[in-house]
Amino acid sequence: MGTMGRSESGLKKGPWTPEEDDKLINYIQKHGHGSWRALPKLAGLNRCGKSCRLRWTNYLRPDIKRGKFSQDEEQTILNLHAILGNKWSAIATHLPGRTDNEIKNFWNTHLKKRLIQMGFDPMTHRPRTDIFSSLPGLLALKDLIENPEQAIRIQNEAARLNNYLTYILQPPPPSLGADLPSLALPPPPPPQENFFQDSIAFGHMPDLVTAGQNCSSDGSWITNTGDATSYRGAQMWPELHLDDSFFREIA
DNA sequence: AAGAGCGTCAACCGCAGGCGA
DNA sequence: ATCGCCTGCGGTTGACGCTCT
Repeated sequence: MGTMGRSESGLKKGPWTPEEDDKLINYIQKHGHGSWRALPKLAGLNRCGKSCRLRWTNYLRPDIKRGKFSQDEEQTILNLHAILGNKWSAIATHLPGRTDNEIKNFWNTHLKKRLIQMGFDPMTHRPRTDIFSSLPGLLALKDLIENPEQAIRIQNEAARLNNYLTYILQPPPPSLGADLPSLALPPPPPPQENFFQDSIAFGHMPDLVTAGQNCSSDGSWITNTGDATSYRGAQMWPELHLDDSFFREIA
């Protein structure tokens, strides 16, 4: 940095000194922050307003909770990230005392890596389907290329399966039974045990919370925020209110 | 002992959106 | 309608400290 911590305008950049922190804290305690642009001059700081705002909101604010993230907090971040993606400020509103910057850093340096190590895609929160995990499929494809008869047989199976899926995914007709398509396939299998878990946002998610700590017996998680971020698997749906602020947020 | 490599996190940058003139 | 100002957000950078070789 050729400007030695000073911007073109001569304003200081880089780490804050304790003296600067004191000036900022004292000024805001007495006057509030008001206009961030005007603040540095009024507080006697040679910084831009943006730098002051950032220092205050991410570090000096009295309600900031510092220190390690608890397992509850980790789980909450993970679950909210599965719904909200990289909406750090939205996630931060559900973690009192934590800043978006802190959460973002924690995600990038800890949780993301952990998900990758566990074989999950950190963006989709689903098991990775990259080149390595799809290797068996690619090998099967190679087999098919080398065995055209097998390929035709599987193509036919795929076509029948496609018809079948199209049928079962249709909304149910007024009267069932009489007009079933003549498919040589068994009736649709009953939903599996985890059917509803898989159809909700985090049913597939790895649980980072130690067993028994915040998990209910069915393996679903419960946060202690008491709002819509809590859930108990499929049981949550009857209680879903679309006007809930959380769901408005993610809509 | 030293320096290369890596992890962490505070701080910066650029952009987008809200709002008032 | 549009322009400028202000704030907030998400991505990225860079300094620092720790670990490894």
